[in-house]
Amino acid sequence: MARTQAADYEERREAIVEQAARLFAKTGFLGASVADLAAACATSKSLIYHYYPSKEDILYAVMISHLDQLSEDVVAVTAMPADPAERLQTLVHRFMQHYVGAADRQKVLLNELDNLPLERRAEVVAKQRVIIGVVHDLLVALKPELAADRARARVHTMLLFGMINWTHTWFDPKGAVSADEVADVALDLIVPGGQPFPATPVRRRVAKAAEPARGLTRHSRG
Amino acid sequence: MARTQAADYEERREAIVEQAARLFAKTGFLGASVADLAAACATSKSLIYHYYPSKEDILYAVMISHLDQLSEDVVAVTAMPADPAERLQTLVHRFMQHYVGAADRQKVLLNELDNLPLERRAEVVAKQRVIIGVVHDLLVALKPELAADRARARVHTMLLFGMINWTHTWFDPKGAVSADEVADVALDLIVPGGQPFPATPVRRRVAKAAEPARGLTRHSRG
DNA sequence: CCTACCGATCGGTAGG
DNA sequence: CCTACCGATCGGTAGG
Repeated sequence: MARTQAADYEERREAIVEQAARLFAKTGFLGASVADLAAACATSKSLIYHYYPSKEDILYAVMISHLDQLSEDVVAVTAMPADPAERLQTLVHRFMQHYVGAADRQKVLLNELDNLPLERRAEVVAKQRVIIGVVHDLLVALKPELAADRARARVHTMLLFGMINWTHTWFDPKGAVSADEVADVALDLIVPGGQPFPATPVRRRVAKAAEPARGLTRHSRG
Repeated sequence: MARTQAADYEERREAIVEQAARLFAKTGFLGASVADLAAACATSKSLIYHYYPSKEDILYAVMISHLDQLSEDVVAVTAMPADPAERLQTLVHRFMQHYVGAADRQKVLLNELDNLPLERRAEVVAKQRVIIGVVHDLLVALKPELAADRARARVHTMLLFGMINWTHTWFDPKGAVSADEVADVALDLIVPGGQPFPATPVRRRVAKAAEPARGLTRHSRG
């Protein structure tokens, strides 16, 4: 009997990636075996290899799926009719939301890059570079003193990423401080005096009354 | 002929740790075999096991040796007859120096903690906590608004560690920006307005002309 | 989609 | 009789 692709093919692939992210985050890419992954998915090793040609392909899927989410945020922010301050705020808040919502994938992305084959590693690094570049340009726009000093601008950019990327080692979403609050603190440190939203006060709130005080949700979807 | 412990016993142990740090940083604790380590040390696997009872003991030695260096800095700074601003500056600069000078160990400490047995992991975490606590207290002393808000103080502390710890992913000691300059930028972000040294300026440059513009080197040793 | 296996390599230990 | 150190190989398990 001829079989076409299972109707839930994509769902199964995604389920494998989800479990892989959990396992790889917990015991590392090398520490988690394909047999472990199969067990976590309540199937066989062979089934895993039906959906992905190799363990490394699964690692790649974990990383790229996460990175694509972050890239979507970057595209959305690039399209925003807003000033740099508001763009940077939106971006950092969205990043923190994804870091928390996909903490396993974030940890895997940060810790297991060396286990990717060279070509795919380069692809991941290229995507990261685009994201870093956008943040870099926003910082330069916001801090005029950085425009004249590229090296210093890069340091500021990477220190900002350090602040938010490092959260995966200590931040507890169930703790007293929210991801948005952490984002606000990081933003205030990197761009002192920037207000919690909207960024350029002057007079823009005229027609828009009753927005959420520290709004961010505005960009969530609808 | 009777043999006592080799005269260079400690040197050999340290050489193993040094090579292990290099290998574990490059391919990960699980990715590097004891055979690889033996080859890197130009000896046999059995020799490795003569000096360390297990692979995990070597990982522990890599981490603790590095952490002890950082703890020494903390003790030294605690004994300094200086104000909090100068203490924090000294500490952050020394940390960055060690991160660069022992980049392999730093990377292993940050990435391979999960591969330590529970008891020793707890020991490492306890040492880290002491270091974090000292930085936390210095920040609270420097930023009065944090004294009333413990949660916020913790966020500031961890964001500072994020800035400097994350440098292992991007900082190039041969690049245009020095480790001391990165430390200065991080310090200026976390404690705005703090001067590059000495911390309490008022009038101290009187007798010292012609210093480097963005000086920092002053603290390197002499 | 499973059981049965493979070539290789793992961390650790044997005798001498 | 001790410790230092070697070549060889153990029982299990890895990805495929």
